[in-house]
Amino acid sequence: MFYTIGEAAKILDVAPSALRYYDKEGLLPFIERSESGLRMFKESDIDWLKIIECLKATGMPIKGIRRFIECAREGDGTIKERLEILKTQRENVIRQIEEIQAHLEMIDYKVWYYSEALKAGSTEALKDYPEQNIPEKFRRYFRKS
Amino acid sequence: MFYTIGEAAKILDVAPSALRYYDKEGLLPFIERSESGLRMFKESDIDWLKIIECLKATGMPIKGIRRFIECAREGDGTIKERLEILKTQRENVIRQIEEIQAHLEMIDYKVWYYSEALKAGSTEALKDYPEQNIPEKFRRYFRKS
DNA sequence: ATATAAGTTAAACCATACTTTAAGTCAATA
DNA sequence: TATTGACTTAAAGTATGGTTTAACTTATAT
Repeated sequence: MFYTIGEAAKILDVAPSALRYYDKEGLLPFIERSESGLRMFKESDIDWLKIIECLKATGMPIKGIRRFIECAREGDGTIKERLEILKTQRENVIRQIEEIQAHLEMIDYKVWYYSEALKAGSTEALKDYPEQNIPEKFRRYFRKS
Repeated sequence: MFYTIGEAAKILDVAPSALRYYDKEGLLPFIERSESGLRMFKESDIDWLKIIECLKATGMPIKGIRRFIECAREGDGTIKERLEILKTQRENVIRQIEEIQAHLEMIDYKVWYYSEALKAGSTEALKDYPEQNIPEKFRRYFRKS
């Protein structure tokens, strides 16, 4: 029925200290305590923590996540705000994917570059490459001299 | 021919203090100085900084970037190591994209969830949804009660 | 009953990546 | 030539997201 903080931490693959930190920052207002003060994590608390993980991993700061949690506690009057928060985060994530894919292209170019350099035994050789020898998708990264 | 630190910072859209920090951390050993000690950024230095930006934005720590730069300075004997670094980073980036796409799916589910809740005027209504009313791709996130 | 493993808090500490400050030098323009 | 804006450094400060420590309590197994 309930998990201890150590069990919850293991399920979520985080340190117990991280869960205590989230609690202190107001991210876990829903966690019940035993009579002696121990945190008792329900299945639904684990679900909440997965959402927290998701928002955190996609770059939302702790304070932003707290606002979202607070809204959820306030009830149906905040549905619109919660939707707005998530839609905004969705846009952020889409932008992140675009950016990281652009960075991947540059890394792909560099992998190609050093693969060629390894074959040639030096990076000097690449400077004499005629434009035709450079895969088209990499030409935008290639600057002579 | 040369850019000042302020000009370079504007081109790269970073703060001059960030460039000074990178220099202090050993990321910019190639930057020349004027007789009076001012940094002079060449076009090729801007290219290096774009690579630094790329590695940094894809999660490589400053120390990792420094190692890569050091290798480049050491010359052709480090081509293999540089290639390894970039291949490893490429794998990291691919994993990052996969993870963020998984997170996007969860956010998409939440956007759907609160869109439905907004229509219904409450989140309670969703708890009575029959499985058929939940888009298939979201069912894995939907837990009753 | 008692040892030990795991829980509690507040407060201090850490890592990363910068930014800001202070005190001073340099460069460009009126 | 004087002033203003941009540069220099070292050192301190900031923000974020935790972890660690110390002192203590609780839970579990023998």
